[in-house]
Amino acid sequence: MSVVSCTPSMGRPRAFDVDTALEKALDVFWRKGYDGTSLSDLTEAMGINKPSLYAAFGNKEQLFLKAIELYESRPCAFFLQALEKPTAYQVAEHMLYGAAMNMADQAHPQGCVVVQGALSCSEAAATVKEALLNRRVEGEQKLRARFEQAKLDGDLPATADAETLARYLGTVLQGMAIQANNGATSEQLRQVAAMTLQAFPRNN
Amino acid sequence: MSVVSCTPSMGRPRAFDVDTALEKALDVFWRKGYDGTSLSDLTEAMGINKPSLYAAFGNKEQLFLKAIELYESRPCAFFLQALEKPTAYQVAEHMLYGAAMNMADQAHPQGCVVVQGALSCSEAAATVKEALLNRRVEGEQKLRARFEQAKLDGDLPATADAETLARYLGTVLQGMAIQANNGATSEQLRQVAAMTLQAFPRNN
DNA sequence: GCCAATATGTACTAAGCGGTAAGTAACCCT
DNA sequence: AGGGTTACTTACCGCTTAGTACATATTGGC
Repeated sequence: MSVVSCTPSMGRPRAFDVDTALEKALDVFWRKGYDGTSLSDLTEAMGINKPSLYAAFGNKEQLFLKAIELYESRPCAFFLQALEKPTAYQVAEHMLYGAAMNMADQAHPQGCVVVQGALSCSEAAATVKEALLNRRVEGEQKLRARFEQAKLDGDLPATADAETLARYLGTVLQGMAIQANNGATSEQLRQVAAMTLQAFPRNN
Repeated sequence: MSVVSCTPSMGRPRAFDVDTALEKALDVFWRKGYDGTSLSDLTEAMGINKPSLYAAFGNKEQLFLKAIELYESRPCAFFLQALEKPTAYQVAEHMLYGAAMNMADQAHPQGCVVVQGALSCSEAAATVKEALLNRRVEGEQKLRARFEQAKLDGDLPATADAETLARYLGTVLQGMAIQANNGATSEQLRQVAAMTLQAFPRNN
């Protein structure tokens, strides 16, 4: 048997690069949101026709979810990187300054697609709205777990409330996404980051 | 002449209450956003037919803008009220706790329609997106002006940066809107408010 | 050279969109 | 009672939407 077919090198080869096309799709979803993006918007930006899009990505919803995966692995990679910093304060610092740099970066749309991709939306977008909501909540849970560890490590006071700290940080990060949409610059967001850190407890 | 016609008590009277219908429209726009709301959604929620909607409110875009005015004068009235508190710290306090109470209030959709009504959207929604963006920026400018006054009044240190304080507060308030969409409770948002105030300077 | 397999472009579908024309119903004023 | 004015209902408009059928083109393997 061994019908693995992992390398479907048979048949006519694809005329476009899947990853590049996905980047283009992410750009459109990021700027226009799920409801505001039409298939025409997508095929035009991706440089392919509808049947190619459906063959390669399933449908609009699955394409969106794949674009979000790409977003988290590339433009939003600073989030997971920050979690690995040695102390809770450094985690917060790295995450806030990373967000300040990234969300107002003119090299891509402003803000965060996980925040603004499907915040208020039609019933047709309920699935992707839920997916984004889950990502936001999971991000905060990762932060909370990291701060619990910091209390064990001793770089956060034992009296610190890890859950509230994580929610405070999540609130500011999500607020920064709106600020970037408002036209705030990276420097202005850095000032917000600095103020946010003033309320952040530290043992060292 | 005197063709003022301020009281159009002539002709068949309207069979619905304009203000009630506008409240219903606000509710739909708040939950679904501008792009995610169809005219069918609106007419169904408002209990009227399309021609009545167009006669009373112009079109979808003008209806949205009128709904936003209603939002600012009612559910979001705490914002302007907070600006009148005697000190900068009390302004921030009242605004943060007011937002915590309001944005997670189960009596209406969660969050803030000025934030989530048209954040990322289609080109058809460009006008309302711009209108909401302006409201957010103007709100922050009002905060900044209030804090400038507070420096003159002496209840903020002369070294305080009114612009950054306003942006920090705006960031947290807008972040709270996302948090409320994430399912955060008023009590959880109050904890965020308390942390936010820890970074807030005060002379008294 | 031919077959199986995959991708492509064109043309199509049914349904929904925002918005409106036209006829009818309900009111005030004279 | 009739005319003027306004609102309501029904049916429609042209256009766009997400998604697909089908014929054609391009590859590797035999």
